Amino acid sequence: MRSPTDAPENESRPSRREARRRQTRAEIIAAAWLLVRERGLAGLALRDLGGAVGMKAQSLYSYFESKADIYDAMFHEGYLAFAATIDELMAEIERDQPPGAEVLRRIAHGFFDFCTSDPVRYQLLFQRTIPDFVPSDESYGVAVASYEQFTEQMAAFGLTDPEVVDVWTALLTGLTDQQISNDPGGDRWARVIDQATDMFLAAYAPDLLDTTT
Amino acid sequence: MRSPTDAPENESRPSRREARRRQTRAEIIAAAWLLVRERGLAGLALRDLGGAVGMKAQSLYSYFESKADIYDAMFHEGYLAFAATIDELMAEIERDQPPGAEVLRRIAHGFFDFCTSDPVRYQLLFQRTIPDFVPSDESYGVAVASYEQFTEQMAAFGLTDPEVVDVWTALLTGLTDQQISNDPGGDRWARVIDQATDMFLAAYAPDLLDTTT
DNA sequence: GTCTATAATCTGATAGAC
DNA sequence: GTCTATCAGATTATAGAC
Repeated sequence: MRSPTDAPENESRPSRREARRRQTRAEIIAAAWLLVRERGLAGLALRDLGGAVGMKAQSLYSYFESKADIYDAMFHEGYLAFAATIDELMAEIERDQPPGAEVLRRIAHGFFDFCTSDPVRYQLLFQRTIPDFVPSDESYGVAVASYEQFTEQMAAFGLTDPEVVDVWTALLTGLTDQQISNDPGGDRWARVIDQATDMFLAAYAPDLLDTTT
Repeated sequence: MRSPTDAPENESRPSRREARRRQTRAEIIAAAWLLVRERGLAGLALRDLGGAVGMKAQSLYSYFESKADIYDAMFHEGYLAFAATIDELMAEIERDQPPGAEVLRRIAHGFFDFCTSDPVRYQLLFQRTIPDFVPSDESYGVAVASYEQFTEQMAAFGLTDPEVVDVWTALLTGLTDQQISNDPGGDRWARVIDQATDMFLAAYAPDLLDTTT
């Protein structure tokens, strides 16, 4: 099964074959994102995807078990990107201790921009609209970890009540959703993020709100 | 073309043939809703739909020009139901003059319940997730009229600033969206509607908020 | 208005040669 | 790992008999 030049799987440095395989997988996923942005999430066809990376559709099965497996890889990658975005925003919080209203506003913009910059990704990650797709345990784990990171963010502002966190997530996804659905490419709800954040702060953390402005 | 028993088309009373045709169309649409709730919005197959009403798929073309035409009829019917819901809530406002916080809370619950009671309908009406479907001018008109009715509702509370209305719609759709996506069938975000409404009122119409509770 | 027949096309997936 | 060949099925839609 394993050629002499291959390193054992549990070693940190992957074999050259493994490395190339990974790269090809990444290429395929990248091409899938492009296609999906053009023809919609459900419109992904393996024929087109194969063509986009210069191989026949059947050859994709050397890299992925099924079409659902491809969606899962996209889901996984999407949540890694989401986690990275949260990390960046987390760094902003730590830079500004104790965190004030301006940081929460930037967090709101960060989430909003992440979502609206790629509506199809938003659809895959946050909505349950693609039929019969259930993320694998591993991918789901990344998703759960992201959410926990998110609640940690809120805790940094002293907001630990789960119901308050739910109001905050509802507010953020609502702004995002309206932007994507009713003003795609525009900024109608982007313009309203700051005052929505202040509305939230006024109700749940009024002491963080600078009353001078 | 027209049998002697048929009334002219422009008369208010439709001919018996027209009446039956309409009824069959309504039956087809009703069956389509059932199917779509089971297999997803994009999973609607004309074969199944024909079977569900006891005819071959091809015969559906006597009632609808295309599959998109069927989606359009569903979209139309969905917005009529939405308009009816708004009307009911509007009646509540008029019953309680001047309208107070409790009425706005009931409006929020009304919208929330309308959406979450039928997630597929919500997807068709309020999200742009079904590929290549563009509502006809007539159906779109019903949708626009509903939105105008909605803004009138807000005006009854003295809330006329378009940006404030946008914050309100974001809040409502956010609660709805989170409920559908992250706790389908549950009540996690339903439980938080009242405090979210009060948060909104405190920021934009504090005088409506009863401070006793 | 409903049917049969069929067109024309797309789909994901497998077997096996090389 | 990539290919050819092919399966087995789905899809919407049209033509024409009755």
